[in-house]
Order: sequence, then C-alpha cells, then structure tokens
Amino acid sequence: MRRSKDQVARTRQEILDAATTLMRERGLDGVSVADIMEKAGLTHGGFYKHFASKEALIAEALDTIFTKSVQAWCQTLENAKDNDGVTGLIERYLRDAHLKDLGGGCAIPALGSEVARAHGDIKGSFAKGINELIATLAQQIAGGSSEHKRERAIATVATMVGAMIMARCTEDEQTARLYLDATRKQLLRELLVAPR
Amino acid sequence: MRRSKDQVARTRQEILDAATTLMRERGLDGVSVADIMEKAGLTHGGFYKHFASKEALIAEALDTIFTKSVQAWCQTLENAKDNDGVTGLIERYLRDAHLKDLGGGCAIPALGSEVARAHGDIKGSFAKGINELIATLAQQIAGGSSEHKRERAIATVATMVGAMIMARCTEDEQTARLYLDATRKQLLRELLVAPR
Amino acid sequence: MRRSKDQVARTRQEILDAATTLMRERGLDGVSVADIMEKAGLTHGGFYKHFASKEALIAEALDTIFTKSVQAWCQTLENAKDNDGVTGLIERYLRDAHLKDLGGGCAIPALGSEVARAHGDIKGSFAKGINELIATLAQQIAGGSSEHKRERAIATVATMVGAMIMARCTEDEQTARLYLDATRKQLLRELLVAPR
Amino acid sequence: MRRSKDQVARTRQEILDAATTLMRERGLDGVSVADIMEKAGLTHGGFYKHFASKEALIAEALDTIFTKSVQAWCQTLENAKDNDGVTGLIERYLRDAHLKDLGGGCAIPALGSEVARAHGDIKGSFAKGINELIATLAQQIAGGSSEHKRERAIATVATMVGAMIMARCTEDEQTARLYLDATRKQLLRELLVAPR
DNA sequence: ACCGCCGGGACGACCCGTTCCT
DNA sequence: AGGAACGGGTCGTCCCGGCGGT
Repeated sequence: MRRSKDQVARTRQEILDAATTLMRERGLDGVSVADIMEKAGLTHGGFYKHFASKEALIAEALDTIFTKSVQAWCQTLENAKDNDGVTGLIERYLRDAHLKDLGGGCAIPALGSEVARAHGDIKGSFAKGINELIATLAQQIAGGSSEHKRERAIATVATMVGAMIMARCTEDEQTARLYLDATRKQLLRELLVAPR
Repeated sequence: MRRSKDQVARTRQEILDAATTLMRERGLDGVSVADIMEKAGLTHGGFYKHFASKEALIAEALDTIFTKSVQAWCQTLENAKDNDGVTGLIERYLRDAHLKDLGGGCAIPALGSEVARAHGDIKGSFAKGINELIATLAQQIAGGSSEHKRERAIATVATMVGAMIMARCTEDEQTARLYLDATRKQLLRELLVAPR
Repeated sequence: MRRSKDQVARTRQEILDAATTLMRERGLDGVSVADIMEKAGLTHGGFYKHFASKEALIAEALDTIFTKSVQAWCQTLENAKDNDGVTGLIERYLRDAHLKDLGGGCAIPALGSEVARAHGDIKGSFAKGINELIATLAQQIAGGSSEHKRERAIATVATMVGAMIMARCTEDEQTARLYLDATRKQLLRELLVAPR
Repeated sequence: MRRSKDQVARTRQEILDAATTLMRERGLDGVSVADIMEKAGLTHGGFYKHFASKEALIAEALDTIFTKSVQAWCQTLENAKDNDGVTGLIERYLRDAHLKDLGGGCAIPALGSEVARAHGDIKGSFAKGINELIATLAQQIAGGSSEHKRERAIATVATMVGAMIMARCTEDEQTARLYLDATRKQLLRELLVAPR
C-alpha cells in the first residue's frame, strides 16, 4: 500500500514532467494528451485517473515550471553575492543556450501568446508565476522604494521576455543573437544609471 | 474586366482582413480556414482559389499586419515632431486599449510564442516584420551611432512586447495595468537619461 | 484479459470483414473509412486504434480476401476427386451467382483495374494473392511439366477473370450470361484437348 | 462564325482526348475535371459548356477509346492477310509495350473494375465497346458457325484482358511478363488446335 | 456566344480529448 | 492502469453553377 502510493505519485510526477517540456516545445495546443503520456512512458488511457482534464494538467504543469524558474532565479541572484546579482540573472536569461532551449526555458516567451487567450486556471497559474518571478527579482533591485523596485523589476522582466520572443521568431541566428546582445547591453547600462 | 477583377481583389482582401484579426484573437492554430472564410462572408470551399494553403494565407496576413503596424508607428512618430515622438509611440503601445485589442494590436505579443515554433514563410514574414518595426523606431532614436540607435530600438521594442504579453496573461486588470504603467515609466525614464 | 482480447480481435475482424465486402462492392476509392466503420457497427473515431491507415487496412483486407479465395479453390478442387476438379472450379467461377456477388466474389475482377494503379503494400498483397491462386490451380492441372502446368493455370485464371469483368460491364443480363457461357465452353473444350 | 465553330469543335475534341488518356491512367474517380481541362490547355471553368457533366464526358470518351481500339484491331487483323491475323492481334495485345501503356491501351483492363460498378451511359458505352471488339475479332476467327466464332472470340478477348490485368497488378516485371507470355503461348496453342 | 474563374457545399482521411469497460 | 470507442474537428479537394468579360 505504501509502495503503491509512492508509485502513483511518481507516475503523476512523470506525467507532469513530460508535460512541462512538451508544452513549451510544442505549445499548449500542439501537444496531445497521448504525446505527453507516451513521453512519460505510459499509454494515454490512464491519464484521467491522475488529472481531471488536459486543462488541469496544464495549469499544474505551469505551476511546476514557474516554481522551478523562481528557484533558479533565486539561486542565480544569491550566488553572485559580491556583485549585483541582477547582472547575472540578465546574462543567464539572455544567453544563447536559453534561446534554443525551448522545452526547458522560461515559460513566458514560450507560452505567453497562447496563455493570453486562455482563461481560468491556466491563466491564473501563469499570472501567479509571472508575479512571483517579478517579486523574486524586485527583492534584489538596489535602491529606491519597494514600489520603485517592483516597477524596475517588471520592466526588466518584460524586456528580457520580449527580447527572447523576438530572437526566437527569426531563423537567422545572427539576428537572434543581435536582439539578445543589444537587449543585454541596454539592460546593463540601465543598471549603472539607476541606483543613483 | 474592371468590376470583376475589383471584386476578386476585394474578396481576397476580405479574407486577408478576416485572417489578420482572427489570427491575433485566437492564435494560428486556433483559427480554422472555415472560421476565416465565414468571417469574410464566404464558405470555406472557395478558399483555395485565393490561397495555396492555410500557411500561405498566414504568411501573407502576417505581412499585412506588420505593414500596417509600421505605418501606424511612422505616423505616431512623425505626428509628434516637436517633442520626442518616441514618447508618443511608447504611450500608444502600452495603453489600455491595446491591451484589450487582441485582434487589432501588435502581432508580436499576440503570436510570438507560436511563431517561434513555426518554420518557413510564416517565420520569415514575422522576422521581417519585427525587423522593420525596429528599423522604424531606430530612425527616431536621438543621439549616438546608428548601431547604438538600433540597439536602443531593439531593447525598447522588446520591453514593450514583453510588458504587453505579461499584462495579457493576467485576468486581474489592475495587475495588467500595473505592468503597463511600470514599464512605461521605466521606458520614459531611460529616454531622459540616455541621449546625453 | 481473456474476454477483452477476444473482443478486440473480434472488432478488428469485423472491421476487416466490412472492408472486404465494401471494397469489392464500391472500389478502393469508393469506400470511406466511415463507411467501413459504420458497416462494422462502430463510429469512425476508433478506426486508427486498429489500423495505421486506410491503406494498411486495404492491404490486410486484400490478404484476407485472397486467403479465403485460395481456401475455396482448394476445396472445390479437392471435392471433385474422381473427375478433373478443374472443371468444377471453372464452373463455380463462371456461374451467374458469382457475376452478381460483387461484394463476395473474386477480388481480381472487382479490384484489378484500381490495384493496377496502386503501389506498395496494396499492390504487393494483390500480387501475392494472384500468385497463390495460380499456384493452387496449377497443382491440379493434369499432365505436362510443372512449368507447363503453371502456364496453363495462368491462362485459365486470366480467361475467367477477363470473362467476369466483361460480363459485369454490361447491363444486359443476357449478354453477360453469354460471355460467361461462351468462356466456360471454350475452357472446358481446352481441358479435353490438352492433357494428351 | 465559321472559324469559331471549328475552334469550339477542336476544343471539345482536345478535352475528349485529354480525358481518354487521363481516365485510363488514373481511373474514373482518379481524374478530376480540372485535371482533364488542364491537360487540354484550358481552365476548368468552361467545361460545362462542352459537356453536361463529368459522367457525360466519360461516356463519350469511352466511345472514342473503343472506336479507336476497334480501328486498331481491324488494321492488325487485316494487315496480316496471309497468315492468321488473329495471331498478330494476340501478340500485339499481350506485348510488353501495352502492359506499360496504361493511358493508351485497351480500356477493359484499365477501367473494367470501375465500370462494373457504374450505371447508365458509362456502362452502356463500355458494353457497346466490348461488344464491337468481340464482333471485330469474331469475323476473323476461322471455321465453325458464326455462333461458334463469337464464342471463341469472347473467350479470346477475356483471356487477353484477364492476363493484362493480372500482369499490371504486380510490381515484379518478370512475373508480369510471365503472365503475358504464358497466356500468349496458350492462346496460340488453341489456335492450332481449334480450326480442325 | 463562349471561355475564365470565383464561389458553394459536401466529403475525404486523419487526429484529439474524453469516457467507459476490463 | 490499459485501451477501445466516440463524436467532433482540421485541412484540403471535388464537381458543379453562375457571373464577368472578350
């Protein structure tokens, strides 16, 4: 009975993991329940024992993705204690590897357009995730009121997200890299100007 | 030959117009050929006399959307000759009306995530459109080398796009407005700081 | 597990059976997957759990048809041990009932023209079936080398097939019957002449 | 007005010619009106000014095909005045070139299976054509009553048709050739036996 | 008067999310 | 948990009418 429950939970987690990757790679409408289950090593028949619907899975998978993203951001922010920390985050987000890592990267550029048209839990989970990401960054912004910090965090995330989307929408790698580089430069410049 | 050809061209344009709106409202995979034709007042049977495939229509509709966007940006930029012009564009992009105008707004936040996973003409048209938007803005950026202008234009567009996406991904209007306002403030601040 | 597997196999067989009949009645392009499923008492949705494609079903249905035909030929050939056996087969093939039994008759006159334009598994299954039918008949041909037997079997099958096609291509029953009768007479005449 | 009428008739004939080839190559259901018109160098819009329907075209095209076939058979039969004539026809029908000439060959193997399922004019034209072919051959059969001649002609045509179908239903050229050769041998053997 | 071509329904194969039975 | 069955949906193609222009 113990083992079994563990197994069920593990299976559930495998479905969730498969979903997080596939969703970002192919989009919310681009993945089928069967695809996800197959990637999890199962047949799609048992899916509805674990989740109420595809939508419920997506909402939960979104939570999982954002939770991991927040953790990663925290780590990046903390690891660079001596210097800014924010600098590190920006460079980490706008690097080439992230550009190509559709399935493992930030959910906002990967799914933002689709979620904007969604409703209910999906939109809710996504909005919560964005909020947490912003809050995570805001803590680390130097100087100013907490309101000011939040505003700067919002704009910074927006810039990174927009740059990643634009970079991913071109097949020309050089242009993509240009978008990322130009954005990083500008963001770093602002960082120097702002604290004052 | 006059009337008929006009009529055909008009019909084609109506299909295209219907597509531009529906695509942004429901996403590339969210609209069916039948939906588009119905909105254009036709049945879907005649679609393939006008376009080779759904993909071809999308690519062309993307061109149409971006052409109009470039025109709108130019106008906004020129109309405000005395002051910056860029200020006007930013305010226009990040205003509440744009947030809600999914079907008529900028294609990048509306379709970016999906196009990132596309290939061929669709991605090509989209990339060209982004490029033109950036070039349009770059012309109006004050001071610095042309390279510097371009970089600032890229970052500015990225910021606006990212903010719009994030704002559209929440059902809480207040939060959405906050994202837009915070971003606008930050963008305007940079405008004051940068040139000199 | 027992019942279930049986049921699945039975369903699959019902689809196959429906296909074998409908194909011969309406032609390869004349039947839709939905038609076949409906005849099998199912809806069209579940088809692809049983077969990879319409083409795969057709190829398998062709195998089924020819397997049954070979069995029927063997039986007819063996049942008439005392006399020629071949005589019985010819009379069985060229009788009136076969003329009208489009859905249950020999696949070669029913589908030959279409299969001639097909490729891959469909053509492969059909060719194999023809070969087996010829081999079945060749065994029973009296006298001569095995090569000679095969040649005579080929010509005999060809004659029967051609007569059936021609007979089915007229709406005048008398003419149809004439084609069948004339062919049977000629075939029987050859049987008397040849062995010696 | 004169020229125009000629031109119309010529256009009609070109459509007919295109149809005769395409029908045999791709089957009755395999050709679209657009295909035929395109091959005739026209767009498919004007088709219905020349023919009442696709069915009407097919029926007429069938007449054209059989008329030409009868002419060709007559010629072959007559050209070989000294010897049998029938021998020449058999060899001409069962040769390798005919096997591959789907679009220009005999209509019975190419379309027989489909026409068997047709009705009305299509079946009527086909049946008439078959009849004429048989009558053409019957005239040239040596010895016996006219009834006997007809019977032998029917069986001979049936054999040739069946052999051609079977040969075309295999992708293995060697087997195809075997079917044709074996049939020809047998047919020629009968020719020697019969007159007596 | 006749060709060009747009437009209309209908239908084709294939796929998806979900339920139910085993 | 496995998987068959369901019903609805997608894009693409077909045959055919009817209008517009030469």
